[in-house]
This record gives sequence, structure tokens and C-alpha cells, in this order.
Amino acid sequence: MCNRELEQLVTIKEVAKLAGVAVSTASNALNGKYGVKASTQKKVQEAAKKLNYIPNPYAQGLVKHNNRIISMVLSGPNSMNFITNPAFEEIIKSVTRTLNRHGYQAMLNMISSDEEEEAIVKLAQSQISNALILITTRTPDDILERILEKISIPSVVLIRNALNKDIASISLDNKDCGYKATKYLIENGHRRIAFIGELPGVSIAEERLAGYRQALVEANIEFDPSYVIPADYYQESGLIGVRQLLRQCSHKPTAIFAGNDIVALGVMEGIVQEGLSIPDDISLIGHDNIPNLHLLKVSLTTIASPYVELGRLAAHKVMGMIEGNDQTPIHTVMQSEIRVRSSVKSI
Amino acid sequence: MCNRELEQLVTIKEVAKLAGVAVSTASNALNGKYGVKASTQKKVQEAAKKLNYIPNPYAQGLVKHNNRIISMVLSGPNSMNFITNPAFEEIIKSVTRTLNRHGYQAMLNMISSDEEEEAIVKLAQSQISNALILITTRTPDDILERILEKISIPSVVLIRNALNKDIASISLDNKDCGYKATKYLIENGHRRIAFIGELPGVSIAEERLAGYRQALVEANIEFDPSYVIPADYYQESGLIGVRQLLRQCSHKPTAIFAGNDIVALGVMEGIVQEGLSIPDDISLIGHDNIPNLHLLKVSLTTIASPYVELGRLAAHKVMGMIEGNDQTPIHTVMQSEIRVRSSVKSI
DNA sequence: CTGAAAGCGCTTACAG
DNA sequence: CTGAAAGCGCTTACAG
Repeated sequence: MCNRELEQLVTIKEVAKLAGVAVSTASNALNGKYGVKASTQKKVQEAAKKLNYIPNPYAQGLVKHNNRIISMVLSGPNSMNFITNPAFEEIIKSVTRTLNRHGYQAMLNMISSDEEEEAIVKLAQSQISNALILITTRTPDDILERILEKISIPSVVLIRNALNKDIASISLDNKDCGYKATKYLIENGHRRIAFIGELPGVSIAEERLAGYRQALVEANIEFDPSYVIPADYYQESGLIGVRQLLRQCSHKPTAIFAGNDIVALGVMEGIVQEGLSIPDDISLIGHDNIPNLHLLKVSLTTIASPYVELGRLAAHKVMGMIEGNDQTPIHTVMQSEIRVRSSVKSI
Repeated sequence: MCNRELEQLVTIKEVAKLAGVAVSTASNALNGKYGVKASTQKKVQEAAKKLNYIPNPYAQGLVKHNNRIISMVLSGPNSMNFITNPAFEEIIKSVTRTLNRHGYQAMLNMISSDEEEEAIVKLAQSQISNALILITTRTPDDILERILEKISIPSVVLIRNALNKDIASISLDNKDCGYKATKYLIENGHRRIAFIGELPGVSIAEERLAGYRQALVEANIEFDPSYVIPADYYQESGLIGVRQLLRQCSHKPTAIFAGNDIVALGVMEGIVQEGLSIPDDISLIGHDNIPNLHLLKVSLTTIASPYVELGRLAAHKVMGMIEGNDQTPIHTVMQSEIRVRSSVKSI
């Protein structure tokens, strides 16, 4: 079961002994430090190879203050499996793969939104990882800034705009996403367009709403507040939101822009439950381009965002920050594009 | 950006100083060791609290050989984002959440299938984590046994049957899954039933196939090898598989059991491309019960397996193994149940 | 170019 | 009940 004792761990001491040098010399040789005779270095390397030596990263970390571990922090409601958005899973996989390829380790930390400050600060102070990638935080900017100021390890915040100059971020052009989605609906003849995804204080929601409004303004469509419905960006909020929408508005909209794809999935459920059909009664567009949208009851038109690339950039950025050679801009904003399927009808 | 120097880390030394005791006493007090005067312990705890002391897990790990980190190992083809099965993502989240709740950390390790042995052994030897949870390994039993014998940390293998007595595992009753799926098709009047999901040497595939065959035998349906199609359990293999099936069989089957849901998704794509319809031309059943199957073009009937619970059990098992108090059986087999939707037609 | 010493932050025997 | 010492596996000045 667990043959913990079977095999003695090989340490640098044994390597040094086999190579016939001091431990410090072995260390210098293995780390390619200047001032080690080539032949000595070779001897040490061969000994290490022969013994199958792998340095203990924590012993290294203790002295170098670098253990090559990076935490991906996921915050969400305090229920068992709160990360239900496949878009975030793409990011997680992309970050992990990129880190692993560069000899870094990825840690996953799932924390409750309601104790985010405490959990993040504790995580950083524990020194368990060398950097933080905040993937799903919704903490307001000012509080998040306070949190990140408190901690002493590098961090990068994903998919949030509007953070202050000192906080590294990689995000989407969320306003443009909202604009593109809404404009596409308008181009298809829609004028009564609802937005399900209002979430005050949360950057992506506010920006997507701003893009929605901008597209409306450009098309001379009057803004109707009854067409703007709150949603928390989890699936059920789409279902609840569309019910609320159909109940509260005086003129039923002909199209809905859902804040993201899983909200759109909820909207789809709600529309079916109401006995309406997409896109004949209501057109629908989402955001994210999660997998298999083409296999849905109605294949969903959406705004596709480059989550894999975003994760890759995030991984490279934190590695650079840790190693002190990060050359990338403090803020990166990535562009999205529409992926047309058949949930929007031209009217 | 990275105010690494701003804040001095607080160590047990400062705690001891503030409490006016020796470092060893502080350690004993903090760890609740016997033989510390209550008043001393209180002094130390207060000092720790005041200074916001968090012990360095790696310094602890170095002496205790327990850093409370567990690696979830995902192997797959050597492409960027190979874990595409939402069922595995449920497991990952469930494991992580459970570990985090118990003060453990979860590490994600994505390795290439073609260098699995090397990567696993190296991971274990690096002492970077205290235990391994192998989630997606397909390495044949004998090789996997050899690998796990080589390593000196506890490990548990998920969703694999037939491993030897000494290797901890938590799995599904895959034969029963195959049996239930096939039996349900038979009960609905089908006799020409295909299985897309043959993958020799991979436990889940072999067992599901065995269950399929058993259901056939019980119903006196002759086994037709041209109805058994290989698939690698990624989505595209379903698409390829159903094409192959329709090309090679003399009598078109009336129903297909796909090895898992994402294969079923591929099959669905293929059937649509061939101009056929589900369930009118061909009935389809999958396995896993991944999210949102009810929103597909044809809502997919499937075998639901308890992945969240499985992940929870796996986390508890490795924690127990690490702490030396694991009471759970070395092998756990979980039961699955059918979830009826509308992709199977009664004929 | 090499090695002995100190130290990273902790815990564990062991004196007292 | 408390504290000084040794040690976990490493690296980094610093003598020589």
C-alpha cells in the first residue's frame, strides 16, 4: 500500500559522497554556478544521474524563497462544486499545462467568496506557493486592491478590467464583447433586445452591459431598463432571469444577450419551459464559446474568447514575475470574436 | 507589483520571543504537545495570533515528512488541453474542495500518456506531494503496478477495476454500467445494438463491453462483432466510430451504446452528418451524466455515475493513508444508475 | 577551484 | 514543565 520506508530518499549528500566532493561543491555543480571545474561538474552530474537524484523542492524553497508552485485561486459560493463554467476549466487546464511544461507546479485553491480576503491573505502568507492567479474573484476593486497590497507574493488577476495600475491583469475586452453581441442582434433586425447578466460591482458584467448600451445608442434604440435583468453568471440565474424578464416587460423582447454561455443555457431552459422557441420567438446570443454549443437544441451563437491563450499568458506572466524577468505589460486585454450559429433569427 | 520585501515573514522565532519562551516550547505549545503548562500555551497562542503567525508548511514538511499536498495526476494525449471530459472535472473539483476543507492542498499535474511512467515516478520522488491520486491513467495494469511499487508515497487509482490487491482504488461497477445501458435498450425492443467504445487494455472499456455482452446473452441476442467499434473515449472518436459503424455493418443497428457521454456527443454529430435522426433512426445511450445533457438536440439518456462522491472518497482515503489512519477498504466500487431522457425510442 | 560553516523555519529527542 | 541542541535537505557567502 504505502512502502514509505522501502526506498531511501537520495539527497545531495549521497551525490556528493559518490562524486567524492563536498556537499557545497555538489550543489554548485548541479546548479551550474561559475567556478566549478568542468571535470568536477561532470563527476557530480554523473553521480546524480546514477543515483536518480531529485532535489527536494521545499528544502530549496526554504533557502531560495522559490518553490516553483503557483496557486490558481477559484472563489465561488460556498457549495460543493461551484465552478461550473467550462470557460474557467479551460483556463485552469491551460495554466496548469503551461506551468508543468516549464517545471512549475500548479495548485488549485477553491475558496468561498464570503471569506475571500481572509483566505487569500492566509494563502499568500503561508508561503505555500510563490504566486497567485486569481481566476474567478468578484471582490470589488478597492477591496481586492487592499488584499493584494497586503500580500507579498506576485499575483495576476484574470478577466477583470478597471483594476489599478499596479495590479497585473489579463482580461477580455468585455465592453467590446457586449457591443459585438448586441450589434449582431441589431444587424439582424432586432430592436427589443434584453440583457440578462446585470451584476453591479462585477467588472465583466458592468462592461458587457456598457457595450450593450453603446450598441443600442449607436443604433438609436432607446434604452429600456426593464430589459436589463440581473444574473449571477451561474446557470440557474439564466432560468430565473428569463422568467423575470417575460413577466416584467411590457413588450416581449425579440432577442436576448446572455452574460455568458451558461446563463444562456439557463435562458434556453426557461424559454422552453415557457413554451416559446428559439430563435422563432426569441433570439439568443451568449458569451464564452464553451464546448459543444453546436449540439444544443438550438446551436448557440456566441462571443468566443481566447481562454486557452489567456491561461498561457497568465502562466508565463507569473513565472516571469517570480523570476524577476517579466517583460509583458502589466495589463493585457484580449480580443473576442463572434461565432455565428443558429440561435439568432434575422427579422 | 510585487512587494516581496515590504512585509517581513513572521516565524516561530518571533512568536517565541513575544511570548517570552524558547522556540521549542513555542512549537510544542502551538502543536498541542503534552507537557506544556496551560498558561504557557495560552501565552504562545496569543502571541501567534497577535503576530498573525502561519507556520511555513515546507519547513514543517522537511522535518515531519508531511506537507499536506496531494497531487491529482491527469494523463492524456500530448496536446494542449487533453482533459475534455467534464466527468473528470467534477472529480477534480470534488477532490480539491474536500482536501481544502481539511487543510490539505491539491496540486494538478497534467502529464503525457506516453511518458507516464517517468513522470509519475519523478513526481513521487520529488517529494513535492505526499500522495498521488491517479485520475485518468490508462497504463496497463501490470505496468501501473510496477510504477506504483517503485514509488514511496501513498496513491489511489480512480475508475479502474481489476487492479491487484495492494493498489488502492475507487471505481465504478463498469460492467454493471454496460449491462444496465444495454439492458435498457433491449427492454425498449432493440436487438441490433452497437457498442462504440472498445479500447483493449483499458479497464472501463473492457468492463463496459463485458456488461454489454452479458445483457445480450441474457436476452438471447447473438453477439455481432461488426457492432463493436473502437473509440478512445474522447469526443472525436464517437464521430469517427459511428461513421465506421454505418459503413461496415450489414444491418444498420437500431441503437448505440456509447462508451461515455462525450463519445455519445461525437456519435450524435456523426448521426446528424449522415442525415439520420435520433432516436427515430437510431437510439443512443451514453455514460457519465455530464452536465446539460437535457439541453442537447436530443436530450441524452445515460448512465449516471457518482463522480462528486467518488472524488470525496478519494480525498478522504489519501488523507487517511498519509495520516496512517485510513480505515476504508482498499477497493471501493460505486454503483451507477440510469437517467432516462429521450434519446432512446421504444420500438 | 573547493570545502567548512552558517542558516532557511521548523520539530524532535533529550537534559535539566 | 522548559530550553539548548541537533537535524530535515538544501544554498550561499566566505576562507583557503
